[in-house]
Amino acid sequence: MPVRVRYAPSPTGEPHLGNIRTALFDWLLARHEGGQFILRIEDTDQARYAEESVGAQMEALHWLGLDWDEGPDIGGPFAPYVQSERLEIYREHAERLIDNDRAYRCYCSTERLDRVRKELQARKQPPRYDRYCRSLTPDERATAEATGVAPVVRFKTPLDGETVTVDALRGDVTFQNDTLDDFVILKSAGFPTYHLASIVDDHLMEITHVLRGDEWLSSAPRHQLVYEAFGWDPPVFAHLSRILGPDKAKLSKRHGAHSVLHYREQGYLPDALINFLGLLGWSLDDRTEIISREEFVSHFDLSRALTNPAVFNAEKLDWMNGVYIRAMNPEEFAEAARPFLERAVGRTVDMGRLMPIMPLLQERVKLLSEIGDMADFFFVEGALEYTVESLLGKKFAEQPDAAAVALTRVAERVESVADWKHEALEAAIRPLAEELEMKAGPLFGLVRVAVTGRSAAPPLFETMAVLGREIVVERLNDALKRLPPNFS
RNA sequence: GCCCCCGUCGUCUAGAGGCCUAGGACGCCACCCUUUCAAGGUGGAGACCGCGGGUUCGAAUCCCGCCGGGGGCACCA
Repeated sequence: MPVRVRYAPSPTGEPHLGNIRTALFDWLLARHEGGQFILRIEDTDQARYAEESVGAQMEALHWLGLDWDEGPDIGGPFAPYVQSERLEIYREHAERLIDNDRAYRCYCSTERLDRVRKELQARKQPPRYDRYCRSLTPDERATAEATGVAPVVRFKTPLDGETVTVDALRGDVTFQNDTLDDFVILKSAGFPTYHLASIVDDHLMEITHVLRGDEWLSSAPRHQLVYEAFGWDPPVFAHLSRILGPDKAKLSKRHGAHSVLHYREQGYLPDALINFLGLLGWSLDDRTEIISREEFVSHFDLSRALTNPAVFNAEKLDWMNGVYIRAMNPEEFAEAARPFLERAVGRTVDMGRLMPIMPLLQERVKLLSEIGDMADFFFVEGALEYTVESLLGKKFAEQPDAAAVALTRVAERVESVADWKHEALEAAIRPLAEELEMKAGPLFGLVRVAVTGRSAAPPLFETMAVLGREIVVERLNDALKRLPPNFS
């Protein structure tokens, strides 16, 4: 039997790291086993449905290269893959459970339900349904029907005994049935709850492995019971650990629970994010940190997944992204970087202008979004923005005259360099330091600010070589003009 | 209140009785390289394996108890 794994997001919000990590594990398992990866939309909550969410989910998967074999957009042998289009199926199955005396209609109002729960809580009892409608007499049922209230369908949970669920990572987990209540499987509006829809779909779609967050572990016995009631074999369940924020609380917007599309905007590379997420709660061995998608696929093994929660380590993700950036070839990097640079300088930049500066930036950025700040001076027209203080730095702070002399002499040499290459520029300027009786560092620092507007930048002469003689001279002269007037 | 899960450096993790004086990675600190910033190299600090009992010649690894953290107890998934 082929392995079939599904990623079944509910379109209520953004595809954040936790969801996508589950999707990644789903995908890895399917690809490793040579099975199918299925995308299914669980939109059975009419109240929380968010229109743009389905598209965001698919875009996130696309961006990360997690391709699916069956899904709402491409169809498949078990279509439809959107639960709101399968209501009749759930209704029939709920009906079947009622006929088999494994479920019943419940007419209780939400007010009564709330009251019951509150009373139980006041008595320090677990808040749950009191099974009032489970034992309605035919007369009482007829009366309830006559009122016209739309009933829900509840599952008849065994009153005693225990239910053993099997978790692929934890082994048997046993629950006492008397801690479970009669949960709703079909809402009054005709929509199923997760407890019915996911079970019915997973069975009908021949899903073999269900990976989900461990917040589902406490619901596992319910699902086990539903499978048993239908006479079906349950799939393999694996409850994955949570991804936590730095404060060990649930990952929130404050520390990275953004949509993964947000990571794209920040300039993270899909391969880097895959690498990072794949190593959150899973490991290959005691030393592998950088691992390709292909290696993941060939080595992925569910049994090496961890059950303990993992804190999201943003610094490590950034480091890893830098590793991937440096591993790109120059063309790839330029293509990836261009949109970020264009956004920063506010106009289009052609590859011809871009390619020469790419090597200077590639080993200096961790995120593509840093490129704007780091390289905009290559494209800015007119005067740069910087202060005289930063231009003079520590070395020239007390002697602007010396800075003026240095800048003038550098400009002269720059004008006369025959072969406009960084080697020639260095050969022309480095000796100047000795002539001016100073070290090369401070001199270069002065020129660096004059030419780039900042004290930290790519190597000076390579930068000048790319900038071109005209701009370099212009910027040196501009720097000269900013120096305080010479009173001597 | 009840039920379930989890517990190795700050963080991600390796570890399935002796290979562990607990290994790797991020981050941090030095030093090297160096025109700045990065990158790279070398070294370092950092975990009494949550705590307490057992079992065993021997336990991070097995058992029990406790503590701490998290999750669930909806006509949400």
